[in-house]
Amino acid sequence: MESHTPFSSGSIYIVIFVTLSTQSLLMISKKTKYALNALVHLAKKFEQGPVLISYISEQENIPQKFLEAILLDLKNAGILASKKGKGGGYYLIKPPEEVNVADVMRLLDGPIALLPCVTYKYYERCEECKDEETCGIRDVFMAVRNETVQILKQNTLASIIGKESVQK
Amino acid sequence: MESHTPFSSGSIYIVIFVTLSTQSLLMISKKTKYALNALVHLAKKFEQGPVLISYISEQENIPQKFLEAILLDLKNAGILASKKGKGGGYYLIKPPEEVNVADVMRLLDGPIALLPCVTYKYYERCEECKDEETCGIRDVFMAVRNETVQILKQNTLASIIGKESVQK
DNA sequence: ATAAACTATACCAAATTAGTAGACTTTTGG
DNA sequence: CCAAAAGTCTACTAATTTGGTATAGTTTAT
Repeated sequence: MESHTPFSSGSIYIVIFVTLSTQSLLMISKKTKYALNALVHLAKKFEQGPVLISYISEQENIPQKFLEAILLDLKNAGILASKKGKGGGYYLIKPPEEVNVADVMRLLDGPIALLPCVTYKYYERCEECKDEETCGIRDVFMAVRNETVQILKQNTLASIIGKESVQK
Repeated sequence: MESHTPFSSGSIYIVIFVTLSTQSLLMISKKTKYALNALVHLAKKFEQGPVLISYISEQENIPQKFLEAILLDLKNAGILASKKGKGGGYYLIKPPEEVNVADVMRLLDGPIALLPCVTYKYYERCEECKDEETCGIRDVFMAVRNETVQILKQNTLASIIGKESVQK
């Protein structure tokens, strides 16, 4: 009798790898990630004239229509400017040293804090909290927020580009 | 002719204050917040027998059915245990010094990181990233993650209760 | 045995994200 | 001066997640 072990010749095995994308609650949005990539791209071409949306979209792997909305936000925030018509595009108007990650995140994802009661500009009381003054949980997340904002403020488009050139 | 200015007598004005709740993308879920409050509650009664779900729900302002699901998660994670029937309830089995905020957050909200490529246990490549080795953006968020996890690990139920007793 | 208490399963509504589609306006090179 | 290139505006949509609720059990102490 013929043996039919797995992997015997004559059989076809199909192996499927499933990668489940686990964008968790606490992570920054694609919008912010795209924005940072686009900004770094534009920072590398600072003062070299406008760059096409379609070109950034292609180079940075960002859906064009989505990118258009993002660049518009950044323009309205005074970080970028645009030129219409032939030969137009987007370009950075703030020096790369002056655009920090915290500002970009706040613009696109809102306040940087793990609890509404520890945000800087958009403070809001925690509904279920009984006494904020003595809330030990709040203290923990206040510490996290302070450290986080400090790091994100220190890092600008210029410093990001600086890090990229250092091979590890 | 009678004058009908606003605020003249005889009119009723209804003023509505709308508080829009701005739970932003980056914040922890209510689930985690509720879990922390419930755990602190139970930690204060460590080794004093089981506490009713309904009592915790009432005291901590947590919808009972939602709380039941949360406590079950914490039980399955080995932090709490329960006793059924009359005189039953939930109680902490790990000492309050051994339950830290990072573990609770990871359990209920998933990985603590602002980018999938800087998580510790659930690492995932950023799709749009071209070269992770030299990615300057990654470096920034790696630094944030490390600081955040360090702070959250340092803080336990015991240390939170300790902070609460200090009046500010 | 019975009622208190936890457990399991299955829904559901609202909000948010990550887009897409398409029409419109502005500008400039030829 | 006009046509095509390029940015802008408005509206829609599909999928996912959160924050629940409802109902029907099962277990256990008194």
